[in-house]
Amino acid sequence: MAKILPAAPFEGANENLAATTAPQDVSREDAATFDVLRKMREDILCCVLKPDQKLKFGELRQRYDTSVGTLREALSHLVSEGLARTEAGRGFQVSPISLADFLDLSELRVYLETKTLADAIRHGTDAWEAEIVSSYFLLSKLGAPKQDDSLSVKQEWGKRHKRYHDALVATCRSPWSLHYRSELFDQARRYHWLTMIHSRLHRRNEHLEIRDAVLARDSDLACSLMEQHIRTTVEQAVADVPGLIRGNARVLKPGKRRKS
Amino acid sequence: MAKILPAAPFEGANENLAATTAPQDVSREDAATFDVLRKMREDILCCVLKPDQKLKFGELRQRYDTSVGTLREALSHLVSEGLARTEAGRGFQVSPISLADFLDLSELRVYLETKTLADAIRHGTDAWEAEIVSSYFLLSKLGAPKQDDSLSVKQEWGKRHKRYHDALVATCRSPWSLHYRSELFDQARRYHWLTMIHSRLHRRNEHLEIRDAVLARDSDLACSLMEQHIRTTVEQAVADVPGLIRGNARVLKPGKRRKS
DNA sequence: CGGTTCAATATTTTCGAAAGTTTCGAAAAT
DNA sequence: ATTTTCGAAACTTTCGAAAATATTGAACCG
Repeated sequence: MAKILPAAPFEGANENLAATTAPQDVSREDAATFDVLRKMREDILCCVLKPDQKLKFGELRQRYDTSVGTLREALSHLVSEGLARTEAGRGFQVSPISLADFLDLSELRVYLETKTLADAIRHGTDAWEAEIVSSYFLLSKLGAPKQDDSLSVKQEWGKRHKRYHDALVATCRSPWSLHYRSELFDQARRYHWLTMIHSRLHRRNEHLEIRDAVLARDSDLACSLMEQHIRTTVEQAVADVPGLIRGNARVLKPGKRRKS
Repeated sequence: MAKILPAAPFEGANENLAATTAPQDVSREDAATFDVLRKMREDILCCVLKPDQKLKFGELRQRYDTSVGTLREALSHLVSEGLARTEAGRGFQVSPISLADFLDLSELRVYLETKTLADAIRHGTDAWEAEIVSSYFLLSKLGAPKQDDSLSVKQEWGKRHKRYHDALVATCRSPWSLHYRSELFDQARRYHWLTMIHSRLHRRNEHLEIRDAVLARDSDLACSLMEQHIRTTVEQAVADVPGLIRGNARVLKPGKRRKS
């Protein structure tokens, strides 16, 4: 295969970072429309809206207290992100999950997380280190989520977990890599949620190990740990979540399946 | 850096490909809404709607003959794809372009194009080869676009160019890689458009070389050529498009700049 | 003359209702 | 017993108008 990723790929690659074109991530502190979008995204990531679930405007309108047009805009956004799908004239539904999908997206995550992490370490600042320390503290304070924790505790853990991982790569200079990394991280959250529900496995404190490697600016070790972190999560999910192996995660969706 | 991309990353990675979650690309053969989306995307890629241009509903409504709600849905989609931006209560605009952005996205393209191409070659079929031959034929028949070709000729070349590159990677088994590859390819099209306008440089027939390497199933050579193909285009754009070097492509946007 | 206020204008955002499809089930036909 | 047809109900899609917000420009002070 062609040699890729030389250390200094293009001359002048890091000049002129002001005007970046990469998509807006969490989006602006915008109007009501984006409240709805954020809430829906969160609900999908936490499987409150379950995989394959039909998203009817009637119900959504009640749940998010908004109009059809606004919902449609949010749903359109979610489709681009891969969290929802839509077809012809038959509305929207939450994207399905499957083992194949989890494996595929995890594979790409290994690349993007290590690439962005290495670059972030290369360009790390004091403020970056401070945010890592701070966000790790908040994450560790909560401890690993357990099966019988309340929904809101799990959601809070999800938030802190994301904040910590975002902090690690915050000084990466590649907006596009960061953007896709973030999207895939969110995708993976849906599967992590399953693991949180089912798992009783005890894992080493990987977040701590990564934090220390990163603060020591040991890029190789940090990336290696990050890779393990992702792969271990996959293996754990495969081992622990019975429905995933059959590929359709029936566990989450006892309701009727679409006739094919 | 951590070792990535082993040949067979996860056991069972290629089973169960039926239910994939990756976002819908060109989307369904849907209703009017997606006509508008497709048209707008094409107009942005071909710089008919110029970088930084304000997208006012009044004008768009006339141009695409549709309602505000429909436009809003399409625009929302474009924002996720990174082709448009939006802020608070002040509407939408076409995403800016810059040298830094082009370098960044090209870097990621090198990885994704080579990764998907290698996998596509690994899983190539007769139908795949046939489509490569066919789409290459259509591309070569048109010849390289010249500065004084009409808009529609250039657009047709853009379509065939994309079809050819899509054909190369069509049998890649990673939906997520394919999806992001496609998005980045589109992003690059905006810059290619500039090159098409300004360039008089003569290039080797890289598409032919790639085609033959791919059909010979020579993965290393094909990926290497693909990498050169991308890098050469970048260098050509940097050399030929005067506005890009200053980073804001003023060439394309003589209009007033936003006060900062 | 430079800066601020305020009203007029332009533009975006949100909504509910009309129009168009699909889905479902009962009745008729094979 | 199975398939087909038909019509009603449920749902999605599209639209234009009302409400909210931003921008412009002219008049007014320091």
